[in-house]
Amino acid sequence: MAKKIKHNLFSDKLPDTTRPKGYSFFNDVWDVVRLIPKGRVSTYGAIAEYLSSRISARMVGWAMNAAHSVEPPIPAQRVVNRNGQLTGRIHFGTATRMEELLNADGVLVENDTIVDFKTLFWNPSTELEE
DNA sequence: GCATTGACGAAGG
DNA sequence: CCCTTCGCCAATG
Repeated sequence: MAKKIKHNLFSDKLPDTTRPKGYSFFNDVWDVVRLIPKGRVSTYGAIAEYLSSRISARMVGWAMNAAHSVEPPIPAQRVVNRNGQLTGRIHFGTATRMEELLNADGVLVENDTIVDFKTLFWNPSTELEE
């Protein structure tokens, strides 16, 4: 797998174990996203808060941007902004792709917003509590 | 190396 | 309640 990482992160599709130490936050984010149960959704901010140290919500967004090229796939459709809006749908190839994936999860979307978002919200800080 | 740009979010006005 | 500002920090020009 893999070629050595030349730059900091963004080594493309490298599996977790091949990344250099100290630059693991993409993988940390991905790990958390993989833990989001089907039918539930989380937010950039909540994930950043859960991984608190040195990660901001923006960086979670960056991690999602890079998530499309990794295996196994990341259920990035389950990450929305704090209002339950599908702000990342632009990055899913087609305009409706993210919504379709959510529908497949059993999650309804209306006007680019998760229906019943408050109930479906999955917060790693409380759900993954030791 | 400085300036701008975000799949963000909180705070202030 | 809407709009702006600011913190966040890697990536890009």
